[in-house]
Amino acid sequence: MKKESNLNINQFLKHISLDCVVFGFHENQLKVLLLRMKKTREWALPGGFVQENESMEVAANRVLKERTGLDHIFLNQFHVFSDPKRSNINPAVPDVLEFGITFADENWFSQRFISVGFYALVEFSLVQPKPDLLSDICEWISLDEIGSLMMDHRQILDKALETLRLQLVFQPVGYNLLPDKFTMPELQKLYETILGKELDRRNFQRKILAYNIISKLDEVRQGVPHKAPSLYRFNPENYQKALKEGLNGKW
Amino acid sequence: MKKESNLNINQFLKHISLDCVVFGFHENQLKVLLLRMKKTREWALPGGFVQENESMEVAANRVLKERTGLDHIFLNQFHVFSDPKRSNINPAVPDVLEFGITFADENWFSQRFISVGFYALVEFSLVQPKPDLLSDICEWISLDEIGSLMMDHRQILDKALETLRLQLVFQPVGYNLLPDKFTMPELQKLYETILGKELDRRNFQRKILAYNIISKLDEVRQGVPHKAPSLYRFNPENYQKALKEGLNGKW
DNA sequence: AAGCAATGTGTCGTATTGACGCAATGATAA
DNA sequence: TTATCATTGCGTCAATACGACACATTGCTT
Repeated sequence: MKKESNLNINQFLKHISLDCVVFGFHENQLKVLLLRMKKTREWALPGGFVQENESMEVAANRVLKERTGLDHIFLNQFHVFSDPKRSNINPAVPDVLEFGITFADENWFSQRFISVGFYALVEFSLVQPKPDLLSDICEWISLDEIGSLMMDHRQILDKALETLRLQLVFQPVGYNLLPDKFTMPELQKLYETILGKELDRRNFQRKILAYNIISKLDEVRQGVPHKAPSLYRFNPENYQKALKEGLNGKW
Repeated sequence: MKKESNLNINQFLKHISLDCVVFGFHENQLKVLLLRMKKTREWALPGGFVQENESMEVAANRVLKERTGLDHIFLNQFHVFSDPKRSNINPAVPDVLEFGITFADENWFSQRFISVGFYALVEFSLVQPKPDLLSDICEWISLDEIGSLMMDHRQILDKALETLRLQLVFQPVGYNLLPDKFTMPELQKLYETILGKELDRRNFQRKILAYNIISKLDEVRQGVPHKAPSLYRFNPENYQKALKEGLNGKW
């Protein structure tokens, strides 16, 4: 029996990988879960490979469970990255093999990979970040503090954000990113952060309420300066309905 | 040197395939390019595999060039189909190997494939359908005449159509599906066919014209019963601009 | 107790949308 | 030749959605 830290690459399909852009929202900032590679010290997206009996979605869920401790994460595939040179951008990758990993095939990481990009929306506070075998740090990084990433991961991140922005136009967002109870300004800030532009406070409220996906509670947020804002909660049924049938407005 | 009909599978990446849903529009009907498999007589989407030095997009273009004779086809990837059982749905697939094809690895078709779905929009009249090594017929089939397809190709087709429908809401469609000159009723019929519902003739014209993506010509369509409709032409610059920046309306 | 920053609620003019009317055209049939 | 009629071209109107903005309210801060 192998050590748990061993990566038995024989069980994985060759040439195929997946990378996850995990979005969280905290302190009015959009954050992405990143790993720092042990050797090269470059930051990278959490990713992994596909086992013989897994679909891409199941594999992505497994990878995210390992990195965040969470199950049943909101997850969408958004693009396939298949530039034949994408695996060669960083020749240091194979070097990472040194770090306590036993490989049946030493060339595993030097093969060409076609990677399926997923984006995930998770509630920040629930995540317990765990590095993988090749990384020493796994943590949330604010979107505007992210510089260059390993290989083509920056492109993957940008494409994920672009996709999320488009989704926002005809699908509600927030149920997976905010805590159970939240205020209108918090929800608005989330939308503004994703869209990258400011929205009118009053028009935003009117539009969101018109969708009937959130319900106002008889509580206000305590311990905040100035007037206490009301708390809201997503209406699960209407939210799921809106996810399927789509909204109509533009932002 | 091998015969041209040979398929040298050594040059392809294992486990990875692509399938194309090629849409065309003819006689007011949306059509899809399908192949009929020699042995099983099932209909299937044109597809192929990825060479060592190709991106998925380049591979898809190569496959489509082989099936249609066309280059520079409008092409979008829309989903990855990775159910581990998807390759096993039709156990007859490997039998097709009998038909004059030499394989270095006889098990090529029995391996598991993860397939990237592409949809293509092409001008019907420009296509010269050519069967591939495993099929005897390659032809356009009207959308409403398509029954069950090989493996999960029906799901792939449905997903492509769903994607195309969503795209229609915020991107113009037609430049790749209609001939250079077309009439307003023809364009409307295309939209109605893709959306699967009827649109008001007058409101459609108003909305399409508001996008500034088509220009009215000083010609009318000849040889048609009743009043001769005006001809229009897409404005390439505005069309490309609308493709990138997106429209806003809903249908 | 006054100041003030943020929230809650409403208004107004414009643009968009869906539903529909009607005249003009031109091939078809009497 | 002339009447018919399906189809096209061009418009109206009411309902709604949207962006910009005003104003009162709340409750912490000083």
